[in-house]
Amino acid sequence: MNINNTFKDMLKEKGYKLTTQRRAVLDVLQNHIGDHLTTEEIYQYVKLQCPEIGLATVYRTVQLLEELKIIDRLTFDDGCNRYELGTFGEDHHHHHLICDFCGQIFEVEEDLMDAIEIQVEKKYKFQVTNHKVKFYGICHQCHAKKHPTS
Amino acid sequence: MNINNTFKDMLKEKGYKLTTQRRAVLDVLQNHIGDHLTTEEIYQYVKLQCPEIGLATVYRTVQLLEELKIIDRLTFDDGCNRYELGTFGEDHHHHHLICDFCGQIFEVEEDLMDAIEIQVEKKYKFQVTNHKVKFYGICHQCHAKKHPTS
DNA sequence: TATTAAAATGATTCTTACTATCAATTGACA
DNA sequence: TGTCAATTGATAGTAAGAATCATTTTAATA
Ligand SMILES: [Mn+2]
Ligand SMILES: [Mn+2]
Ligand SMILES: [Zn+2]
Ligand SMILES: [Zn+2]
Repeated sequence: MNINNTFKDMLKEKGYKLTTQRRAVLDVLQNHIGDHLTTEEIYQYVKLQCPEIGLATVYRTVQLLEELKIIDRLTFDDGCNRYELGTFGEDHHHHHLICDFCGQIFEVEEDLMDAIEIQVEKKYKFQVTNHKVKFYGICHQCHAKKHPTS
Repeated sequence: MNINNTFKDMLKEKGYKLTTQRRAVLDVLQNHIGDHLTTEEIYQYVKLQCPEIGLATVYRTVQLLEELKIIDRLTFDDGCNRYELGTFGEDHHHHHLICDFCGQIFEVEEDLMDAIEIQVEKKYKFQVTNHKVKFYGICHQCHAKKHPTS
């Protein structure tokens, strides 16, 4: 399944149109896999290829891409939304580790939530379709700095 | 372990003072267990008992209580922070179910994250001290409305 | 290809959750 | 009770993001 081939179809299905601005924003996200970009950061990158684009359009496009489940919205409690390319069709989400000391963000490749979701669905009769999971703690580097000899 | 008895001690340990405003804000949170109050909502409630309090003080107090791990900060992506009384000492967190259709929030009493955290700690050498977990999906009521006969 | 209606854009203003500032007040300790 | 640092309330300021609207562009049709 390729995002680029179906992007126009996904838009058409909802009555939306494919514009150069929308392509340019999606391109930025595709060229920054592993990053967690703010809307302002996306705006700065997209202006390099599409200098006439307005910030409002980036805000609108990023909301559209989230609605289409092409990208995921994240928040690391710094007051602004961040975005990353979603897994697009796979029911596999990755999680984030947030170091309380250095603020670095690490990716957890594994999902590992299936068993929990089954328990939740059974007990609470709630059909889970998505989840957002953040782990807070101490990263390897920071732990080494605090305990140099261990 | 009682919050009220140790609140003053927890403050003193960090050089903070116990004020009537701080007590009043904590009282509001204690009297609204199960709710997820915004700072503005806390302000409205606390004014009933403490009419002279300023909004800025509520913002400051709520940050202080979070720093002391007495309350937890939540966000349901509506643009403002929400707070609830923490479990205070117990290593037991509850999660939240968010219905995509009616917007209702449900509480998951069980933590269920221990096994996952052990896997994460082992593979990523990241010492997990906290987590925030949200499940999105369809609640029981909304599912019944969409499938009346099943 | 030209026509056309609806959707999208960019510039701008507006909203609002939250922060910073500061003079006045209060709490903890001696 | 007196001292002084911490705290408060009023107010102004900040910034992410939403709303507005005249102009432009897209995609379907002829
Ligand atoms: Mn990520
Ligand atoms: Mn809760
Ligand atoms: Zn670290
Ligand atoms: Zn519902």
